[in-house]
Amino acid sequence: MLKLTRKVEYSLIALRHMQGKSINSISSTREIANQYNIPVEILAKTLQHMAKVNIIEAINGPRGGYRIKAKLKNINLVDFFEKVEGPLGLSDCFYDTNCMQIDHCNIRTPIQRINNNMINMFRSMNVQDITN
Amino acid sequence: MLKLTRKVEYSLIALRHMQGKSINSISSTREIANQYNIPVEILAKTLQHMAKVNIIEAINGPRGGYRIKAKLKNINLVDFFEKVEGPLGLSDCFYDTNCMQIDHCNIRTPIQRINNNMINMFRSMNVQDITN
DNA sequence: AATATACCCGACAAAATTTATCGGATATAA
DNA sequence: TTATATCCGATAAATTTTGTCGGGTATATT
Repeated sequence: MLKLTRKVEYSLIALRHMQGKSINSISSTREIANQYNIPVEILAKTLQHMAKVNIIEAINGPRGGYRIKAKLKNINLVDFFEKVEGPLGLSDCFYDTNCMQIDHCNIRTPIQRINNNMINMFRSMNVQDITN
Repeated sequence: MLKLTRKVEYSLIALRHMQGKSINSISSTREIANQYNIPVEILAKTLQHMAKVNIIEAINGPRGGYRIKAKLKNINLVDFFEKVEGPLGLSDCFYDTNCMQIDHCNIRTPIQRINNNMINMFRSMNVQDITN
């Protein structure tokens, strides 16, 4: 409960790795996977996805890899989590409407308050806070 | 990612249900399950567990059921989540030490900061805030 | 005392989600 | 031309969450 997924963790690890190198320098999937003990194929997927949503950019061919593309300071953690993992919410009922309980539920509103607090907290941090 | 479990949701629903009735009045598993469309057996487990950790108390026999035992105002959400679901943390590495990455990980400290923010936020709310 | 109702609880099973693997494709530097 | 690297859909394994089953104990009521 209330855990980050590996996808998010791997994404942050990779970003922090790239952040630590000189600007424009390129990191390959294999290089990152080896250094942090991450299964290559999974990290590959993860990085491809981050490239697709324009957080990093891919350079093809030998000596290729990835480098940071976005301004990490401008991506708050809610944006980031949603780009990487999809919609965010303590319960599905905040973004998906078919819950059997919805008509009877007596805690939807109170949980929404907790949810708002959580969202606000994550919005107050940006990716660079993490990767720096 | 970052979801509450049904066990937590069912617990809160049940507490709010009991909270809405006159003090010392008793609610049976069946009564609550029917009213909120929750599978009886699951709710039974959930309530038994809450009884075990002294949040509610069980009354056996016919006309039995449960009633609130603890001062809900004195249970903050971190305590509550941990009583109901076990240890809380964005990553297992904050309470369980065998992570393959641990020696290589470059984001443990930054994630711990997020984790602390989350914990503080949950600690600032109590169960009664939810069930009232 | 018998009965019916309600809690107790471990073991198991199904479903959903997360994590990981595979196979074959495209792009490009050397 | 070749080797290295990204790209990507399909699928499989593992884990976690959710739900089921069967047999038990306690007690109010008759």
